[in-house]
Order: sequence, then C-alpha cells, then structure tokens
Amino acid sequence: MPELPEVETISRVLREGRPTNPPLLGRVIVGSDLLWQRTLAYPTPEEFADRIMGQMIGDIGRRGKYLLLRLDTDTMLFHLRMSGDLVLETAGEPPDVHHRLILDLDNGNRLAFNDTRKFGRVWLVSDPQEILGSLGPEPLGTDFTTEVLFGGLNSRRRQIKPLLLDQSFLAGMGNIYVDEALHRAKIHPLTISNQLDREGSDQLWRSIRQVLEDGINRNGTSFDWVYRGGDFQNYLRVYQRTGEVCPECGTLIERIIVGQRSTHICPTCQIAPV
DNA sequence: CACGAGACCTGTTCGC
DNA sequence: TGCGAACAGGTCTCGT
Repeated sequence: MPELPEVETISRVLREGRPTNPPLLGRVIVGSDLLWQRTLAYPTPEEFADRIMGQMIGDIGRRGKYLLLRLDTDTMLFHLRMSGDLVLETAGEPPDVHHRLILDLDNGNRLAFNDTRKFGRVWLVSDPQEILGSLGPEPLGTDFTTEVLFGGLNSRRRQIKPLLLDQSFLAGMGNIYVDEALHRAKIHPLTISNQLDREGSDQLWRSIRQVLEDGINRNGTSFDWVYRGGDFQNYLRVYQRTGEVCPECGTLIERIIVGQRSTHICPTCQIAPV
C-alpha cells in the first residue's frame, strides 16, 4: 500500500485529524512499547525510549515514502515498506497482534505502527538528512523539472521501470504508480532510459505528476485487508488488471515480470523496445 | 554500471 | 477438503 500518495494521505490525516481522531500536533509522547525489535533501525531500544520521552510532536511530514514526525529535538522517521500503517487509537484497547511499536500520548491516545510483514522500519535521529540524504527529487516538487528527468534518463542506460522504482533517482514511486505512469505515457517498462527522446520524457514527466496527483486526490489506493479509505484502486488502468481491457484501445492487459516485479502493460499502447 | 537472485516476513489466494 | 505454491504496495546485499 504505501507509495507516495498513501504516505501523503496518512501524513495528512495524522496532521489534521479526522472526525474520529484529533490531530496529533502538539501531543507529547509519554511512553513507548517496542513489540518487534527489528522494527527499530536506530538507535538502540533503550536510547530510543529515553530520547522520545517528553518530546512534543511539532509537525508531521513526508519525504518520498518516509513519514516524518518532527519532535522537539529529534525526528522520528517511519518507512512502511510493504504492509506498514500508522493508526491512532485509544489507550487501553487491546493492541492488534501486528502492532510493532506503540507511542503513548499525553491525551490518552496512542499512535501505533502496525506492520504485518515486519519489513517496516523506524529511525530516531537529530538530523533526518542522515536517512533521507540519498533520495532523489520529490516528484511533485519544484526541483523535479522536465529537464531534470530528461537529463537523468540520458545519463544512465537502465530499464525504465526499475529506474523509476530506484528511490535515489526519484523518491516516492512504487509498483502501482510506475505501471500506471508508464501506461499513461505509452512507454514499455523495458525501454532503456537513454532511448527516450525529449518528447517521450516530457510525456512521462506529465504522466508521473498526473498519476500521483490523482492518487493523492483519491486518498491513495486501498486493497482488501489493508484499508485506508482511499479509492484510487477503482481508477487504476493496468495495475492488477491482467485480462481486462485497456481503457485506451481495448486490448487485453498483460502481466510480465520486469526487475523481478509484477508488471502490467497494454501490449498495443506500450510497444516493446527492439 | 546494470541486472538477477535471494533474503527479510506474514497472510491470502490459486491450482491440483 | 487439504496442501503446497505463488503472490503481495519495498529495499538491501551479493555475485556476475
């Protein structure tokens, strides 16, 4: 679930609150419980527990697929990987079996990091750049221009799909949004990056921005047991639509493997490179 | 540098 | 019905 639009949605809901939950901003951490050791990437469990105690949540943000809690003197970073989620609950509720870290708050609520597959990670650092420093540009930010994309594609010779999934090239795209962006741009996922001309690169740039904005406007994509209130899954054109018709041309969508990831294409709209 | 395989994990769905 | 295989929104490390 968690690609850029989903992390953005989680970040916004935690920051602004919902009818059922108050916003997290201004809350003070009064306790914590680490239920799966490896969830905490840095520092040690003891230091983590000591350092967060009494710190207030000043802001909540996102960078790429990372969610950031800005505390008084530290930043807590969460990477949700495949199955992570952050949920606000009332203290005293029996914790879900998949909770990996619980932060107790001064208003009787708690923030729980729920992560079925245990791939997610949490860091507590004074300078978030230690963790975020190697990320590529923010796709919806002002420094991701058509020139930057074209230049980046040209300076490498890589299959376009794995390149777009590379977070040091561009921060935030995942398997869903890459497949959707490539379909909208009519680019085959195996196309070698420096084979795209300026027109193709610009089309890809627009498709990336569009698909991410659409995803955010729909509150992200939700699948079965991982529900977040998003409904972009109803607007996907190729992702997990193998055997259904391409909305552009009516050809049946195919599933192939690219870079060991499931990949969905329209074989008519997206022509394979020679 | 670019790519594939395997690892890290649990849960659901698919095929026989 | 049962049971193993395949598969899932991500990323890291290693070998070629």
